[in-house]
Amino acid sequence: MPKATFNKLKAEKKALITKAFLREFAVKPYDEASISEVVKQLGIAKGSIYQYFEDKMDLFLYLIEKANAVKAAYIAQIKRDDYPDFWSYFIELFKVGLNFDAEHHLESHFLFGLSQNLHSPSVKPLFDNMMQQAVQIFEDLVKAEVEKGLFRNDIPTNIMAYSLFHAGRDMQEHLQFIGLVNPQKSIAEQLPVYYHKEELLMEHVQHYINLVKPAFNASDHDKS
Amino acid sequence: MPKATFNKLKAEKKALITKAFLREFAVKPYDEASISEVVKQLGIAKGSIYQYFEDKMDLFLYLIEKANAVKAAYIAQIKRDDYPDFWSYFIELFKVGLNFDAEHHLESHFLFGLSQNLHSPSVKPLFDNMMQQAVQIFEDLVKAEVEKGLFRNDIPTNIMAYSLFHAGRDMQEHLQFIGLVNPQKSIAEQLPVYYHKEELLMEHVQHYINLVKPAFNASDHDKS
DNA sequence: AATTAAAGTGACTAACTAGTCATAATTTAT
DNA sequence: ATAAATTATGACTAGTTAGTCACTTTAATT
Repeated sequence: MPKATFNKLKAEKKALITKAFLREFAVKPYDEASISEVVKQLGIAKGSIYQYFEDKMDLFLYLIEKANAVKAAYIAQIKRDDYPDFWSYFIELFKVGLNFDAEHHLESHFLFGLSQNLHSPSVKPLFDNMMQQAVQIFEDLVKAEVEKGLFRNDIPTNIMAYSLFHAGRDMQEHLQFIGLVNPQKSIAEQLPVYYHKEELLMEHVQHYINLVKPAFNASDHDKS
Repeated sequence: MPKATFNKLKAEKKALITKAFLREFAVKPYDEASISEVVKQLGIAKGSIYQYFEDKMDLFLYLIEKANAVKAAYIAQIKRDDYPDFWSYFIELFKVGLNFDAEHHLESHFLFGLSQNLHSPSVKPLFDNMMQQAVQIFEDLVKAEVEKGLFRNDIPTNIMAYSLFHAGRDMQEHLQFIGLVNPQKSIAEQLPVYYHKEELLMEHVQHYINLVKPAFNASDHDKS
């Protein structure tokens, strides 16, 4: 966590610093992100950063926490129980994700870019941990569906969870893959990841869900 | 491609150098891989490397080509037409993959590790290209299945291809995720990625295929 | 044996980086 | 207004790297 000095800073300055680093870490993987460059942009001394944070990792963890907190508030807006089936809930998750993206594009870009760090040696342990948690959440979701008899029960839940988790990521990556969203460009233009591409994303998501739905839904392949 | 000097080298020396760099690039992403360290290990001068290769990227491309060629020979052993359905072919792909892994563990580790490079700035363009090709191959496979009436035809083929491509990757990553294979460890021990884990992989693959099969197979969700 | 050609070398350059710390500037408390 | 506490600074350290090049060693040819 940041040092006391950072928290005592004027909210304005705090925000400027946070923003600048969110941008840097959104665009480059951890090991490539340069503190030296950001302080140059900000016009402050490099030493100041080390008055605010223990080290580069401390700063990085702060950014993750910050961005995650903002997104979590959006995710928390919806509850599985308010939807008749998992897939309508899943779609709604993407919709609130779009709201988050539109209203906090920097945090959105940063979280989007986080996956680019998956294999950087310095952050590997950290990310393994985050992944474990994320997949655990999906496993809990899957288990609940299985118990309701809505998901099939002839496949290990951890496999279903992992597959579902990646399906969610794939949908977003695919749009980037075919060049319909371009994070590097949109962050430079200070625009949300999905700016003017919202319907495209939702169409895409719908296709993906149509595709994978039969893999998860209980039907004739139940063994119970 | 390597300079003439490299090809004129004794096969033994050539192999030693190739091996050492395969190991380095298998363990670290491109930007972290250190030529300086490898030459130290090899006990040769750094300048020699630049007598063999234009630059770091030239060396890297050589390794990719080399490893890919070895693996391609395995993949080419089997043909879709020799199997009644796509999934038995898909499973067989993993089986020859295991042979490749057992008989060329260094190349296997290297190719396994390639995905860790996906987002390194210096190799991004290169990888985007490789991905395009890989997904294209999957799209051709998917299209053929759709035409045969074996895969459903109500989902864009590029979405099916992308999803299938990632399913293949996920299966391998999942075993790493739950700690049942450990590339870092097995490369240090000079053992194949799936050494003594062959049955585990195949079991896992079978589960995954059981899961995703209904998503792709033509059945009641056809619109034709 | 002498000459030519090829291969090997390692100190060096230029460019970076994260992090430090004695000092200076500023703000707060007395 | 003075003293004390806090915050800001940037030159500096120690480390890294890819790539170069004048030079030496080894091999091949005449």
